[in-house]
Formats: sequence, structure tokens, C-alpha cells
Amino acid sequence: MLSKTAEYALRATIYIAQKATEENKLGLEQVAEGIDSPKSFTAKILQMLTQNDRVVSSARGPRGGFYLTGKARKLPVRAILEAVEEENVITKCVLGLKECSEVRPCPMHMQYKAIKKQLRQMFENTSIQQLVEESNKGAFFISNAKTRKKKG
Amino acid sequence: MLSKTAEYALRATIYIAQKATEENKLGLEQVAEGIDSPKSFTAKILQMLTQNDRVVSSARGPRGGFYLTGKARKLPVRAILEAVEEENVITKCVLGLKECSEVRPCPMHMQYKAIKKQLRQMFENTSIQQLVEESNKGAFFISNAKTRKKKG
DNA sequence: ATAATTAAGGATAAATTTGTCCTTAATTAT
DNA sequence: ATAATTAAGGACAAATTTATCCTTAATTAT
Repeated sequence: MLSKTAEYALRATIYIAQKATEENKLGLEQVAEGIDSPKSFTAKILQMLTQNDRVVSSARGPRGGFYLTGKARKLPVRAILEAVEEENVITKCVLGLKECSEVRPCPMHMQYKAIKKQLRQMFENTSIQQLVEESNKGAFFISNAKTRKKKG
Repeated sequence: MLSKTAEYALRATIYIAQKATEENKLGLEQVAEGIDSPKSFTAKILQMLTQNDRVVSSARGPRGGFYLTGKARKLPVRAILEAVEEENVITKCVLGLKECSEVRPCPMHMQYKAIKKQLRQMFENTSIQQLVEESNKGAFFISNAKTRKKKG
């Protein structure tokens, strides 16, 4: 469904929104550990997310790290997908046809149309903040279950 | 959403079901042209689809090629995904968590659940035959629009 | 039997995605 | 000012997906 890049982007953003404030930023290491993702790769993805102050904000130096502004928290989840150039899930033809529309539908078009609409709604009508609230409310998880490593 | 492999698999199977019979098989070349896919790669995918007489049937030699049996036509579209090992779209967590369920949901689980269900239903409750009928009924397309090439 | 045709299958290559490492730049605290 | 800390960014590496090519095996028609 989504690429690793998009998955990490979503997890990282939600995690940062959940744990960090501008006064108390989250470092790369904490993020990567928190969402169980490869550190350097996550750094790249966070770069995409911070580009043009899009979704995630960042600061270098001691006490630096990542956080989300109040404004960013109000963004739809779709903004995360846009930042990593993965909006196509919402628009693409299931069969991968370049052109697939009402006037030139693929054989699955009519059925898939409804699903695509719901996907779009999910990503557009849900804000990052809502996911954070959802997470705080109950027992939600953003990382893989810990499989305790033995000490060296 | 789906890999190229899965997209070609779906297109190829529908196309073969539409155009071929056991008496009048479709050759690899015709299939690849018909669905606008790379020939050799399509051959590999057709191999997966014919393995264990799963979805597509084939015969070598002159007048050989690919076709679908009546039984195969009744298979759910999901069978195609299974043949190319891509059923995970129906089951995987949107955020890519290894474990994501009612008892350990990711922050998007509740919302995505409904969509996943519909995806599953689409792939399970639609037979290959139905897609063929759909295709025959109206103006449906399985290939990309022809962009006429200039003669050499 | 022989030649022609077509899929099967193996080896390999190209492209893309995923991931790492190292240097630089910015910021903070001393 | 200096040292320490942290993200930014570039170059590179590994893994996976997508794609090609060539040989072999099976089948058909002559």
C-alpha cells in the first residue's frame, strides 16, 4: 500500500507531534528508536518533512531536534504524504493505467472508485492532531512490539 | 498501492480471460501488447500465474499460448494477488507495524479497518469472469491509450 | 524425423528503494 | 572563542523490484 518511506514519515510525524514541543524537542535518535526505524534513513525522511517548513520543524545544536508547531498539527495527514511525494495512492488506478477515469475506466474502476474516495477522505479529513489525540486516549501504538535483546 | 508485478498480473489475466479460449490461445507477445507491458517481464509473471495450474493455463508449441479454464474464470480476483504474493495489501497495517490489531492498534487502525475490509471484499467477491463481463459490457479499457508511434 | 513455434526457466542487468556513513553547518553552553 | 551537540546534506552501498536475454523443453505441423 504505502512505501517504507511513507510509513516512516507517518509514524515519525505522529510520534514527534505526540512527544515533542518547541521547548522540548525530540532528537533523531529518539525518533528512530521510538518508531523502530533505521536512524539514517529516518533522517532523510525527516529532511523531506522539514523542507520548506512543511510539516515538521527542526533546530540544530544542543537542545535541537524535531517538533511540530500548532499550525502543523492542524494539517491533514495527507500533508505528510505530499511531503514524501506519495499522494498517488489516493489518485492512481488500481491496475496501473496511466489514464483511468469515468470516461475511460479500467474494469475495476467503478468498484475501486469508492475505496479511493474513502482513502482520500481518511487522509484529508484527519488532522495530525486528531491522530495524536487518538493515540493519547487509549492504548495505541506507533512502534513495533519490543523483542528484548540479550545483553552483549 | 499495488506493485507493477501485481498490476501486470491483473491486467494480463483479465485480458487473457477476455480474448482467449482453450481452442484459441493468446501468445505472450499478444498479451504484452494488449496490456502494454514489457514482454519478458510479463512472461515471468505469467509463469507465476500458471504455476500449479493456479489461475492461468498454458501450452507450448505452435498454437500454444495462454488461456483460462471455465473453473479459473470463477476464481476471485484475489487468487491473482495470491499467485504473485501480493495479498498483503488486504491485511497489512497502513503504518507498516508488524503487529496491528484490535488489541494493539496503530493510531490509524480504526479508520483504515473499514477501508481494508472493502478492499478485501472487492478482491474476494469479484470473480475474474465478472471483470470480463464488465469489460465486454461497455467501454472499458485494460491497456494504456495508444500514442501512435511514427514509422521508422 | 525434422523444422518451426511457443512457453519455461536460468542468468544477468538496470532501475528504484531502502539504508549507511561521513563531513559540514548551525546552535548552545561554557 | 571553544567545545560540544545536533540537524543538513552529499556520496555511497545494499537490497529489492523491474526488466532483458538466451537456452531448453514441449508441442505441432510437415
